[in-house]
Amino acid sequence: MKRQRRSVCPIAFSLDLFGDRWSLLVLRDMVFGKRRHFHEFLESGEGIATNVLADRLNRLERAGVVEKTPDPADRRRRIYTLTEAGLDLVPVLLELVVWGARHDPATPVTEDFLRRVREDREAVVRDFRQRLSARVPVRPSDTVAPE
Amino acid sequence: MKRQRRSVCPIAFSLDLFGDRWSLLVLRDMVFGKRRHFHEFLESGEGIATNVLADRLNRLERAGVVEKTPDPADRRRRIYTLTEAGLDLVPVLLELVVWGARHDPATPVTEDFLRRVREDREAVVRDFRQRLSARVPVRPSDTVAPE
DNA sequence: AACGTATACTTGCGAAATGCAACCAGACAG
DNA sequence: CTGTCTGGTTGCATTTCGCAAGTATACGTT
Repeated sequence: MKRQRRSVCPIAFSLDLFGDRWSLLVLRDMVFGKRRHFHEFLESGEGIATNVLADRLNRLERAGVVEKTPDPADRRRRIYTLTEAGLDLVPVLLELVVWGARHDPATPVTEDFLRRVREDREAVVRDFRQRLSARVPVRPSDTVAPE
Repeated sequence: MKRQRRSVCPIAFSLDLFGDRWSLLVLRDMVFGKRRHFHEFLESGEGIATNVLADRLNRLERAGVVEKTPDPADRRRRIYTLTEAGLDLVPVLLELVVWGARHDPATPVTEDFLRRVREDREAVVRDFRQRLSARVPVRPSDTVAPE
């Protein structure tokens, strides 16, 4: 993936980094799925390839959106976490959820969640940020992603 | 661009449609640049290729995000406008602007605009929607008795 | 009516990105 | 020491992209 700046537009700047079919799904897994390990990202239902995943994680790390640290509990593993810049993507992801849910007739997103976002957007964003910076342990039941 | 549904996730649903480097730039041109013709999209600084542009416009039209109507003033032209589903993307685009502006040290986005978005987000969204739907698209009923 | 130009595409082709399977090295577990 | 887990890399076929050229229809000018 060759990606250099195409223009000074802030949207183009954003898309130059994560404007593809996979980057935001990996970030979604970190935000909503609370995944942190390579193999956990692979397990998301969409089936990303290992080489593409490795590439995206490196790219996001170089861009300062994701941080890679060794796992003290198992030296084979690395822990991928969001930086502050990564946490700033929560609103982007939320709007993608809102649009997708509204226009997908078969969405599993609950009306309740959408109402919360509509009525108290700031609180929802704050909530996700806090839960992530507090390093809440992985709870599979919280996942929005498939399987 | 082969794109079928990868999962039930609303984010994946969104990205299956416009998760690439060009779709959102075209939509940006419609929302912020008020462009409506094929050649206008080509003139945007990023330099999209004609075949890719044609493909994206068709894809967005089939998805019901964009509408293609003949231009009564020049029959070579078509006018591309946003549908309601397209207007629903304004919040997504705004968040991309916010993220891009915050993390691009050389952004041209004014602090004033960012403050408006922060402080009265709903109003900004409403504003763009209105300005766009005010540009009344061609409606057959309107052309019955031309001036 | 004839001619040049504008517009919205399509086509063809080399280059890049993706998807898939296989392979590999370092750690861990028994 | 052996087998397995983890996080990758490598190689290759397929798909998509980027670029240049070509085409069909419509317009504007003379």
